[in-house]
Amino acid sequence: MALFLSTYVNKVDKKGRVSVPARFRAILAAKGFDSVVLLPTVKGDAIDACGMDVMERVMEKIGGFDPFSEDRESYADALMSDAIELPIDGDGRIMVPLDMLENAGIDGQCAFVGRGDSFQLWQPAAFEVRKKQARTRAAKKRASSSELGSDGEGNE
Amino acid sequence: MALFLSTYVNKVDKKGRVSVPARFRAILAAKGFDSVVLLPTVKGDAIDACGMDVMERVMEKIGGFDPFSEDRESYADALMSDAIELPIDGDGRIMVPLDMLENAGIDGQCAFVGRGDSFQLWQPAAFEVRKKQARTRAAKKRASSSELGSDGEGNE
DNA sequence: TTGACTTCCATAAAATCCCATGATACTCCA
DNA sequence: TGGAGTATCATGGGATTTTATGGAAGTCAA
Repeated sequence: MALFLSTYVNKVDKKGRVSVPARFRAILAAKGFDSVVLLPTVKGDAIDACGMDVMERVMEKIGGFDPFSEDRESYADALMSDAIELPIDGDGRIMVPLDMLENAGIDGQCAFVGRGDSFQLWQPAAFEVRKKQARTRAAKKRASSSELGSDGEGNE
Repeated sequence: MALFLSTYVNKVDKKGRVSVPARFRAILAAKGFDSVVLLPTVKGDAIDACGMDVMERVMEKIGGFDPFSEDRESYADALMSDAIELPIDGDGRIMVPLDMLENAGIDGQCAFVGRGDSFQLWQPAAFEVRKKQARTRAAKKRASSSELGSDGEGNE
């Protein structure tokens, strides 16, 4: 399965349109989608994005029991009610609702950040900050578990 | 499965294109890939390279998690957002982004260094230096461990 | 008819494809 | 065994296509 990798920064124009990176579009298209699902991150500092398949998977896993029960996972409800499905237009762009952009502090520039099976939209500077923190944490972990390639190469 | 072995030095042309050594290409092709995944090394002095299978393995490990949860492994996020998948063109070349090359100090010449199930891209001179250091360290280690016995790991 | 949204078109930059070349290795047959 | 012919490879340069992005025209509902 193709993965959403890398980070692309695209422009948000006056009308609120943003080009979805061609790579990401291709992955979505390969899954048969011509739309993106967006929803605010839990923390609210960015926007999660994925294809409809991910939403379906989440639904099955955490919320799919009895659709009318009172005990239904409220988390799932929150996800589903906050999420929006945006069509990708003929030029590969989406129109992100203004309030969603504002919540994430996105304005002018928008970073599309790959996360494997999904991706996120960030205000570029905010993402840099976040990345630095994540990297520090990751470096420690990677040093010990060494995911890439070789065994404990102790790759300084 | 075939391993990435040996070191090849190829030219980076004006357009930023580099030929992936034919041997390495053949290995990737045997795994069914027509692309390479690149990501900066932890230290940042080189570029790690592998097939998509390695990334998928990482993804599988965290695949069970809710994609929108905060507990998701942050190191995986760092990998996914920094990694890029480069298609190998009809002539066996890839186009490495300029900033990645600069980070690794690569310019003009690029060394492809086999590491078994992955490989790395280095600025040739920098790789020589590193190789020398690695050897020195290894020698020291051997010396000290023969003096002190097997537990005297020491530090390097 | 106004405003919001969608489709369509235009363009510049960038990525990709295509072909040519020189160099090296490899084959095969006299 | 030697040497001409043949593949493979790395590399250069152009031609073509894709992408991101801007703007205009068309659509629909209030």
